[in-house]
Amino acid sequence: MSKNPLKNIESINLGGGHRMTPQRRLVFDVLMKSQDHPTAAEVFMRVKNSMDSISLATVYNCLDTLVSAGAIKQVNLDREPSRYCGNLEPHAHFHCESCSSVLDIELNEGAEASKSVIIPKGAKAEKFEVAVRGKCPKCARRKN
Amino acid sequence: MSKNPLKNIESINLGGGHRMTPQRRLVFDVLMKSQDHPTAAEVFMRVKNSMDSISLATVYNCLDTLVSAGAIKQVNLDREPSRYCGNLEPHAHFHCESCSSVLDIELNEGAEASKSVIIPKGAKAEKFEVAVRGKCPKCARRKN
DNA sequence: TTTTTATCAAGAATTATTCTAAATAATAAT
DNA sequence: ATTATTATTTAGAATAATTCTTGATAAAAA
Repeated sequence: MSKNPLKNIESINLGGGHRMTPQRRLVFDVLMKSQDHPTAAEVFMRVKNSMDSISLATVYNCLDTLVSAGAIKQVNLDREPSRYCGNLEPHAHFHCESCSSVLDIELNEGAEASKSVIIPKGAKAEKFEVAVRGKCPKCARRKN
Repeated sequence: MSKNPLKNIESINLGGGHRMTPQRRLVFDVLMKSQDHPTAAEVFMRVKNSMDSISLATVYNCLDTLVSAGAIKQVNLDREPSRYCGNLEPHAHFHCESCSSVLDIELNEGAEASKSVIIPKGAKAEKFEVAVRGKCPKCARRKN
C-alpha cells in the first residue's frame, strides 16, 4: 500500500522519552492508509472515526511528533495548510493549481536534485525538494 | 544589481486597467534594491522610509499586483511568511534552517528540473521549483 | 506507593494574510 | 470642464491555520 518501510508504528522510536500512545498510533495508521496527503483537519476527521474523543490539538501534536521522529513527512506548498505524507521514499510533489490536490511524483534516476543546483560556498545543504505546479489529470481534462 | 530585466517599473504593464501608482513604484524599487528576500512586513518598513503614510495592507496589495503582473516573484518556504524576490532569472532558493534567511542559488545548466521528475499522465506541469534546506554560510560557520 | 514526567483536551492566543468600507484619486465620458 | 466611473488607498475588522496554556490524566521511575 504505502511506501513506508516501517511495518507498523511499534517499530518507530520516537526518541527522547516520548511514548507510543493510542492517539499517535491512530494518526500514523490514518496516514499509512491515505494516498491523498491530508491536512491536519482531514486527519482529525478520519481519526475521529476510530476515536471520537480525540482533539484537533492532539492531532497536531501527534503529527509533529511523528514528523520529528521521521515516521512521516510534512509537505508545505505555497501558502496552503500543511499536508502530511506517509511515503518516505525520495520523491517530489505535484501540486494542482485548480483543486489544490497533491500527488507524489517519482524522481528520474540519475537526476539528483543535488547536482542540479550550485550550493553557495560554505553553506551546508541538508535537504532537497522538488515541486511541480500545474493541473492534475482530473482538472486538466475539464474544459474551463 | 538585480537580475530583473525590467529597467524600471514604467516598463511594466500591470494589465487589466491597473494603474501605476507611487506606492507600487516604491514597493517595486525596494525589491530591486534588496537581495535578501524581504517579507511583506520588511518591505513595509523599508517603503515607510520614503512614504510614511503607506499602510501594510497597501504593501500587500502592491506585492500581489506586482506578482500577478510577473514583475516580481513570491517565495514560499515551509510555514514561514511569504518572501518576495526581484530576481526573475530562473533560479532556486536556499533556505537556512537556523536563521530563516533565503539565498538565491543558480541552477546548473542542462539540469532542467522538468527532466528530473516523472509527471503523471494527463497532468499539465506549468512551474518547477527547486528548494534546498540547510545552513547558510554564516550559520554553518558558527559552532553550535 | 509516591514522585516524576509525558500526554491529552479544550479553549485562548498568535500571526500572516485577506476582507470591508469609506475616502481619495485617476481616468473616461459627456 | 464637469460628471460619472473605476481603481486605489487606508484603517481596522475578520479569518484561518497553528501554537500555546492550563489543568486533568496516565504512564514510568523511584
